[in-house]
Amino acid sequence: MLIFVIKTKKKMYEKKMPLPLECGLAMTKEILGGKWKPNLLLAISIGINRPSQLHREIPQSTKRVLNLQLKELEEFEMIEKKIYHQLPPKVEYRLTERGETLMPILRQMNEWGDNNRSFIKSVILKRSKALD
Amino acid sequence: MLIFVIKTKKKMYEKKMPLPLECGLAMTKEILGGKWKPNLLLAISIGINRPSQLHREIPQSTKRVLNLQLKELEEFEMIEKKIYHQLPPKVEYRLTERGETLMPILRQMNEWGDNNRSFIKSVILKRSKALD
DNA sequence: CGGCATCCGCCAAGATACTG
DNA sequence: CAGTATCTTGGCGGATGCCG
Repeated sequence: MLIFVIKTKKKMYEKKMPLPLECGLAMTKEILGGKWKPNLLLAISIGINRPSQLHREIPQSTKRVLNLQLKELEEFEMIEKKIYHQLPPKVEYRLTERGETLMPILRQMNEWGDNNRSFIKSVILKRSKALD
Repeated sequence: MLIFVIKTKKKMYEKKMPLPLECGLAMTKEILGGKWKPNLLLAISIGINRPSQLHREIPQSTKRVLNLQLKELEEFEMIEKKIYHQLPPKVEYRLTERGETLMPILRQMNEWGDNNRSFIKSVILKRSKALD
């Protein structure tokens, strides 16, 4: 069995599963799964580390969603949140050491996407035309 | 602006967007976004290449969903489908060259997940307890 | 500025059953 | 064994507004 699905709701012993070979994938997807998490991590890594800045970089999303995803990244200790208690309030995020270990993956994903951008775009285009 | 969102529906010229720096990420997520796509690619790469085999490896999913995702991977030319016209029918998938270029990323994700498995599990556990 | 509460719509994915 | 047709669902993410 290849997969270990992270579902705390399901009892893992209902079906006896052979130890999952590729469990790691599921773990990583748990961290990077959110719609904006990779982007958030990348942005923070290059110093865009305040909520308003991040929202400006990702205006397609909303404060709410970004907050949710930042909170999860924080729970998993990929980022740290520093709160300055002042008026107006000020918050800064930064990558933890653990978060840093994700950067090679993100950079590689980014690079791969760049290298294949034109091809992928063409497929998407072809696809959307097929809808007519 | 960090993000290029792949939305063929929205007119990209409504808001004039500065050219996206990290566009690559969106591309890669377009390919690996499906729930089982990374697993499918990994499985195929190690020779688990027939639909029934794949379904056996990922019993949490269904034939239907696996088929959908395989079809998309095929559209993006990450995998090739070989159909043997016989009875009973037989189908085999294999990675294309382009698909091979994804493997380093998948392996890295897998490795990262393995290295962080215990920590991530503990966070998930803590979280689910917090629901009581 | 940063955060939270509410409401809502969509769509990917699950369940099931059927054909060749 | 492989693939398709329906129907259903849950939850993620989007929209909006208020508060300190």
